[in-house]
Amino acid sequence: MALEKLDTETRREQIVEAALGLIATQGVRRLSVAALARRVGLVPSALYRHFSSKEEILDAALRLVQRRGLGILREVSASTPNAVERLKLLLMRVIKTVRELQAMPRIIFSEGISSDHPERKRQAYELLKGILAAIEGIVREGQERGEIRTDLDAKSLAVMFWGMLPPLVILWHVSDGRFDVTQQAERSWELFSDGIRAK
Amino acid sequence: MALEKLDTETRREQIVEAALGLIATQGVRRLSVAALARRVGLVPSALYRHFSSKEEILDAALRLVQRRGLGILREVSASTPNAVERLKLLLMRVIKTVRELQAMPRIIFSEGISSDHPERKRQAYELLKGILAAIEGIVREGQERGEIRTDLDAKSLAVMFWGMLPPLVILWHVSDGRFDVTQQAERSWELFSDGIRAK
Amino acid sequence: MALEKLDTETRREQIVEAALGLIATQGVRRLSVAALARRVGLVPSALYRHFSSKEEILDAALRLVQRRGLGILREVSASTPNAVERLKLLLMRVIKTVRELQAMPRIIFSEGISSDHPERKRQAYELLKGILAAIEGIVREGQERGEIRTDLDAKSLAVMFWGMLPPLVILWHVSDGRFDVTQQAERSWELFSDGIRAK
Amino acid sequence: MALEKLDTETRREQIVEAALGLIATQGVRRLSVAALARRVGLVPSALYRHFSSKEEILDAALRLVQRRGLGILREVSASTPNAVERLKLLLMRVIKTVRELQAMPRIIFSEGISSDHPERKRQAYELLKGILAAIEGIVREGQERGEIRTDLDAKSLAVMFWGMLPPLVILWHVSDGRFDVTQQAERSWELFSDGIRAK
DNA sequence: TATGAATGAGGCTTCATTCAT
DNA sequence: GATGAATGAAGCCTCATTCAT
Repeated sequence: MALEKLDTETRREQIVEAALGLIATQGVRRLSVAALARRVGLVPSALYRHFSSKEEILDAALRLVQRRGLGILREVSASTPNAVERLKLLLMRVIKTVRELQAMPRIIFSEGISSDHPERKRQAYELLKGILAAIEGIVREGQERGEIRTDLDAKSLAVMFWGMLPPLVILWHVSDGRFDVTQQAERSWELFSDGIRAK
Repeated sequence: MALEKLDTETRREQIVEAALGLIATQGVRRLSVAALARRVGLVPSALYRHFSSKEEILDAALRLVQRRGLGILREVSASTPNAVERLKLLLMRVIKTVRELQAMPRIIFSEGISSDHPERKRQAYELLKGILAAIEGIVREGQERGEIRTDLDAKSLAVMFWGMLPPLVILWHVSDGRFDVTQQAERSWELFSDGIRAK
Repeated sequence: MALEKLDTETRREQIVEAALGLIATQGVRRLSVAALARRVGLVPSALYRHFSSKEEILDAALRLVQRRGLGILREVSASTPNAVERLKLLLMRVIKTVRELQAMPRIIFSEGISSDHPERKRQAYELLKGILAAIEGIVREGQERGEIRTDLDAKSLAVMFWGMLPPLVILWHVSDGRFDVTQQAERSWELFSDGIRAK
Repeated sequence: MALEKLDTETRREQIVEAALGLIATQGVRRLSVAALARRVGLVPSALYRHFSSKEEILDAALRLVQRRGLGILREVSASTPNAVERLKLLLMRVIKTVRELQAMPRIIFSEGISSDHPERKRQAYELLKGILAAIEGIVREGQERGEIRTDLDAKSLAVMFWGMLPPLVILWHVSDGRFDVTQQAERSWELFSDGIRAK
């Protein structure tokens, strides 16, 4: 059919992208090699030229999510000196990416991924720890600069900040987009920032 | 083996119970008709006398989770007049049940559930709305009794309160229990209650 | 199609029998689950009710060959007191079973069997050793009864006797039956028996 | 990688050589076009410039084995005038080459060779007949020179002589080299030569 | 001459479900 | 009400082969 031959690097990207798309919209369970191939416009066996197994595709997908997440973090980190503002920026930026982020909880909660392969579960845990550490860094900086209360543990604050995200993603997911995530994010942020700002 | 012939009502309960158990411990993916039957001490085909499909079993399971969740809410509601204390109680009670509740995020994020059958997704959304409404009720009561700030929207506060749970469940799930959920819950609660308490 | 439902024991026998048939006529490589199923009149997946994998089927087939081989040995052992005659009987009896015996070298030389699974190779070796031991027993008896030269090692004689078989099987196999196995067997036997008979 | 472009004749030899090597060490089943290409330092599709199919490669390999076998025969024929000694030489020479010869039984018994293509089976039969004829020649010469009994059919003796080989190869193969082939060969030879030598 | 992407047939296996007993 | 055999769809993967470059 679409006999266009693309080089492996391009195909790998296409495939991983397609995988994330499928996971986000249909769930990991629907991520069959056949569906994936169809989406890329190839025949199933053709995927095996570019990845040695479905496993490997999932690995790559998880790594991509990881890279993108850390990319956002870095990008935001470089934006403004004010730590509190940076956190808000981060929150809003993430909200805007919910669609893609949906893949993450699905990968994490998906069985046949986390239960079958503790490897991947650990990988997800590492990713999460990395994210929390980055947030903690911002918080700590804010504390040093006198913008954030110092009587609160930076680590716990990081968890709390990150903790604003999952419920938003869930609500968005479960309501099929009917829930106004941005508004709720702003309200949550108000309460949170009020609570942590140094008086 | 278990030649005992039980009436359908009893069997249905057994089966749904077993389904929830399997989901909580192994994940939705592992919920095969075979595994389910084994757990109940029957043969796969026997389940079809009591349910017409696996789908129907999942439906029933979701409804049971629903009933139980609301049960907890009602129970807590009756415990103490102080709304803030009631919320804390609710939080801690839920934390203690994480193991059991794990079934919930798994069901919600599980594919073959949400995407295949919008029906079930809507059902999950209804459940969530019910929970949020109940929490909102407590919040509103607290506001009326002067225990909770009235300058904050009760609905948003409810979402925020509920929002403390998902991250805890995720951390617990992803860290394989290594993460100290209770401690983090207490810290989150401190910040949250500080923020909402009327001054 | 052939909706006849047979019990597992019957089916297992049918399947193993079919497997041996396929191996003998087409070779191990042609022993696909599909071909096997077709031959038994079932659908491929149906085989998995009776065996948990193709491996298991091959194991069972090998064991059957083993049982039959030892069966022949026992049967012959009980036939006549004269050891030399018993050997001749054994030889002729085996010749008559070449068709079935073809399965054996094929299983032994088949890769994907012997190389992939040293387990099965060892099993084949054990079988062979068992056969050689049984023949050795007959030889030794013949020596005690003064029918067979005692200046020759019983073990080596056993190997030599058994050694008459493989070439016959090969010739029969490779010539597609055009080679007169029985005649050659008789000539080989003449030379062999002449050589071992006590003078 | 191996960008070296060699002419077809050289490549054909390399490829056939590699095929025989793979068959001897891994078996016919492992003779995938991919493995073959890897061994030659090429890419699978490149093989198709030199052979039109895997079949053709196998054909060529079989022919090579044939040439080599007959080579050994010729070589031995030229060694000593005494026919009986020549046979012993032949036997021992072959034993020493078992490792290499393993390719032969594997090819002969391999499915996807004999059953798929009667062509190849016949080819193997021809090869065998050639070998038997050569041996028969030696035997006949020995009879003429008075070294070998003349009351035995030369053809049958040839088959018997050749018949010493398969069991040795089988035992060697199946025992993974643990069986002392040379010793058994010597014992078989003793019996055989004793039996045929003119008195 | 050699490469590397793509294909299509075929191979093993799992699983929800049906049906006769 | 329960069993156990059978089905069919679907899933992952391997491999010989073709074709454009």
